[in-house]
Amino acid sequence: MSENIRIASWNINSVRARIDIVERFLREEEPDILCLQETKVADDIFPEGVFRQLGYRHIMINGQKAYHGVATISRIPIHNKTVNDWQANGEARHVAVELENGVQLNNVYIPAGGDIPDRNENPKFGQKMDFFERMIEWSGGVKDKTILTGDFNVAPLEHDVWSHKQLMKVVSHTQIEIDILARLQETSNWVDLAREFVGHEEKLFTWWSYRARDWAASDKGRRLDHMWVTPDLKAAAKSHEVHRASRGWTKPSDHAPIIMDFAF
DNA sequence: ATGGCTGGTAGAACCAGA
Repeated sequence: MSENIRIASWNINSVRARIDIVERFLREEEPDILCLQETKVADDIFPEGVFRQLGYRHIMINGQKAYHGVATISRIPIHNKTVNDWQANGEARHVAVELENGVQLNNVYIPAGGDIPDRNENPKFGQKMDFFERMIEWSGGVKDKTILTGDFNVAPLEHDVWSHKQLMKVVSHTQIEIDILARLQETSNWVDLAREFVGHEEKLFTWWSYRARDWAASDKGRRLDHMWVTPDLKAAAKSHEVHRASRGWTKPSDHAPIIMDFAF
């Protein structure tokens, strides 16, 4: 007997400003678990009531005032919340929970890294690299039954960006970031689930800038949001979707949710 | 046309996102 579990991940760019479309997404797509990034709210004023009313009574948050912040919201039981400070500066960028089937679910918001892809000129880029180094150390100890999802802020493949040529020197698609993400992926043979369902030659994006006059028409996106699993879970992933429609809703996030259906 | 916008916080000719 298998257990069907739908897990979604969404950089929401303020959970309070976006509460109406979060609610719409939960009603329409009915994920069992929603991993949010950039909640931008301190834990004591997180809008838990909205989620509880919708049946999502299991809420594990790691937030802070104004910036960053992650939350894992579930309508099935989750346990054993843990938090890693891969930024080593107290910023709220990770929360992990355990499902009742033993699967470990890691929700992460990797730093954007600023504009210049050079740690000497831009300390934020160095912080992003250091964040990856600490994740690689952690990943080396990951055995199996583990999911790693969230906003990775790296679009590694040529067709993860609208123009590989024009973005090669733009933070999120530089070779140094692609290389360090590959090192992370190799440490536990992580499987990039979206690309198990969508061929590498097909464009696939999860983020579109707010500044485009018509984001859908210009379609200058990047695939910054990911869901990776340890190899033992690869066969449990049954279908995948980038929920592009919600990028077009009123007052959208600049990221679209990613949705994965598992049969464990 | 990769910044043209957006949110949070302060009360900005701000900061940050990516």
